[in-house]
Amino acid sequence: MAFLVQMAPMRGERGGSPARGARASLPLPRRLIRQIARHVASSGRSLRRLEVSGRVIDNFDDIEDASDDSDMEQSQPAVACGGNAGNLPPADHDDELTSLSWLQDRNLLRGINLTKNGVDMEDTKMIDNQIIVKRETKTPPPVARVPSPPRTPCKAPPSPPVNTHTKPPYSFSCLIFMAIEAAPARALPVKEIYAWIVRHFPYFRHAPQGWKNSVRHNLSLNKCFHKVAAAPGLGKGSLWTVDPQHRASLLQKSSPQAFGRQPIPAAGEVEMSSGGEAAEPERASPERGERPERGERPARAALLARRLAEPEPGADEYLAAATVLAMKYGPAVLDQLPPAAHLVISRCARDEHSYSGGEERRTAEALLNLAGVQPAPPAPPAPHAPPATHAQPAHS
DNA sequence: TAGCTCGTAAACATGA
DNA sequence: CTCATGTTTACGAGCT
Ligand SMILES: [Mg+2]
Repeated sequence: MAFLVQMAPMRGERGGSPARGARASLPLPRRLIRQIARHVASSGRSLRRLEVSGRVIDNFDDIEDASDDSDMEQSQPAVACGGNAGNLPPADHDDELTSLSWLQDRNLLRGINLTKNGVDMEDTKMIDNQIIVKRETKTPPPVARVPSPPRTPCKAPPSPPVNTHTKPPYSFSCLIFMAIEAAPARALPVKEIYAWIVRHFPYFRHAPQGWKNSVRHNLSLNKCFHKVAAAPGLGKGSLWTVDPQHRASLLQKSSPQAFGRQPIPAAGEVEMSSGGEAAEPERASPERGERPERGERPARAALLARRLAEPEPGADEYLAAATVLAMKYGPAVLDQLPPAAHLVISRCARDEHSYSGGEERRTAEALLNLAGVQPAPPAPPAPHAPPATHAQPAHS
């Protein structure tokens, strides 16, 4: 079934210039994103595809290289979704049989990467099991994206329809982190970290050699990453994990505190169901009952908050799409979405995978990580009661 | 200016 | 020997 949620025509939001600076910035309240993620996770459905204006943004079903060699990416006029022929790959194929462990992740964000095809059919094409985010063809600001050869970090998570193959706005630390966190075992050999990165950020497929060196360099140098048991079967490599002690800081790095404001005043507390909190050390968490001023909460945030608060039929899906977008382009996009945006989501009703409990939670965390938000919210849904999360020093 | 984070390059060391 | 995996140093660019 497909739900259709139509955004209120609210216009003129725009709200300042969100992220424009360096790496991923987080213009949306983390709390909000967190809730979104949790919400999505609680509904634990498998997303298949995300489209914006008919343009495939994500294929969670792994499409791998849908042929891209002569990629003429340097022609991306910033946003203007060209009228390129939609070449969505069969997508029915099965991934490389290399049996990467993370393949088991089918349930969560498959491929956080966008395929470069400028399809632009004006209507909501809803294929089975997919998420479609339809949006008005917004007027692409003349962001003149210089085709400059030197790869620049793809500043500020741009609005949805952006070309792939640009250097992601995430640091290697983040990329590695995401890769590891997205893995079922929360551990990966360096090779698979490479694979994850390439898959999710095609830019690296043809990126000048050296990035792998950077990855390894980062792994060993960064205290956040630890080497553990050696991976059997695979050469001599070891499995890399994220040090739970540094997890928070790592996450923080990918998401500047920015707002500290409350999620959203509207619709009273958002009491998401699932309360599976993770006992994250959560030390010295300055944020708590605090509420710094800074009321420049984006309009979109309010809307999302409402959706969270008023769970309606398509809420979950809507949020799922929003989260995916946030993950991919940075929370800023949520505020950049054009006024009258439709989010049509159709999901796969056959989610009876019935994984053991952890599954959904993993999904939630993966979402959070990818969105650059710290999981294990210290503040439970409780209306006013303080977190009181009896932290478990020694994680699980 | 000083300090810190990042990205790169590169020299080495090991083990397959 | 070659390749993959790790460790380390060194440097320059940016940002605070
Ligand atoms: Mg390390």
